[in-house]
Amino acid sequence: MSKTDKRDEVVRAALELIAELGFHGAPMAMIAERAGVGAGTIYRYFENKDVLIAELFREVEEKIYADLLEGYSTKNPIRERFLHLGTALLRYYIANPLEFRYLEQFYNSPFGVAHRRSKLLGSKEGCYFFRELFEEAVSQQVMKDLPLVLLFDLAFGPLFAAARDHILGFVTLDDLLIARIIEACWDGVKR
Amino acid sequence: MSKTDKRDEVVRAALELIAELGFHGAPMAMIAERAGVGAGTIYRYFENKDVLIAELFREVEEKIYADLLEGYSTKNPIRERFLHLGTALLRYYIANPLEFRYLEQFYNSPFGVAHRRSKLLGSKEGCYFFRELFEEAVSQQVMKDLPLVLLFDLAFGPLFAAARDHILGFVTLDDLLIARIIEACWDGVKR
DNA sequence: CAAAATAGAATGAACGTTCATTCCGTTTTA
DNA sequence: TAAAACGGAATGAACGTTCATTCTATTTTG
Repeated sequence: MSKTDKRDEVVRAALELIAELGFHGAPMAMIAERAGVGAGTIYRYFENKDVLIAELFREVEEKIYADLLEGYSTKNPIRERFLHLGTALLRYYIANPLEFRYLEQFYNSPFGVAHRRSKLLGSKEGCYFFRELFEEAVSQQVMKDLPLVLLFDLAFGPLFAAARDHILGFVTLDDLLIARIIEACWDGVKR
Repeated sequence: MSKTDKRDEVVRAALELIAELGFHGAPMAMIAERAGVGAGTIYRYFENKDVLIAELFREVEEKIYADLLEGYSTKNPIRERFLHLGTALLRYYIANPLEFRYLEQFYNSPFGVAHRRSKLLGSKEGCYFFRELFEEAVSQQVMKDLPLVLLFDLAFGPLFAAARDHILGFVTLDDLLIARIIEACWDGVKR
């Protein structure tokens, strides 16, 4: 097994176990076992558990952004762009439930709060295209004139909730329902 | 200090600490100290930590339902009832940030998932008035014809997200913004 | 003064992390 | 080229800490 293989195995195992059991339900020993690796080996690749958690988040976020931007063009009308991003995001979560559950764990932890804070208050690129789209929409009076944060809440709050309900089996989302949910999110933010 | 006083102190301390630090960040010894009580004393009132957590949830939920139903009448028009419940709920969260943060901790844990499952699949009264309102709204074609779960997501997803952002200091919600958020939630679910 | 309640020390399980040791592919030596 | 030496990757037992829970001596109550 090559060097990066082991690292990847650790990341995969951590994603699976933390998504299922939470940060505190997934001890390093368990992650090591699932990865087919000695407990100490993890520390060759990650300084400690916090670093592993943060790095895993970074990788997931990156994957998602790449997926969202496929076929996305700032030349399209605002509503169309919104529907594209929303649909792609919801579809991604449904197709990758482990990653969704991991993100939920992350956001609902001190890591996640700190991450959002640094994202709002300062630099951090990443989801620049969301900000870009929403700011343009507000300035063109296509979206409600509300603080950006609240527009995000209106747009993504339902999306997250619906993804969770699908993944937990409380509802089954097909293409039609997905489209209708994203339309409804649009109804919430549009002027 | 009377018997029930101690119990109440334990509940209060647990609410504060778990809201701030999470279930795992609030050890029983810390809760005992904050309550001004011996560690062992907690076990006179609660069989174990899980029971304390569940009981605390029950009490918070009960308080909220009581608050929401104040001035609520099923005789009012559907939209008005929706705005009443939504506004009252968001106001409650803002006025009681510790309880809100506690609920977040609870919902994002195995407890919360199990709780929702048993609520959807079976008996459990409690928020019957939400279900009642939404079912009536759908049957009268005032709300979108979507599964009840998704309507809840559309209505409360943004509400939760906005409450969180306010409490974390990412935005400051005044009466006007609260009204506009609830209106926007209505835009999301209305036909 | 008997019984219930309380406090906090004691307990044992579980955790993240460390580290002395082993393993193994590569390089050096003769 | 065969054998020896080397170095870094990998290991997992062991450590110190933290936690929920239990135990027990003491205090409070009626």
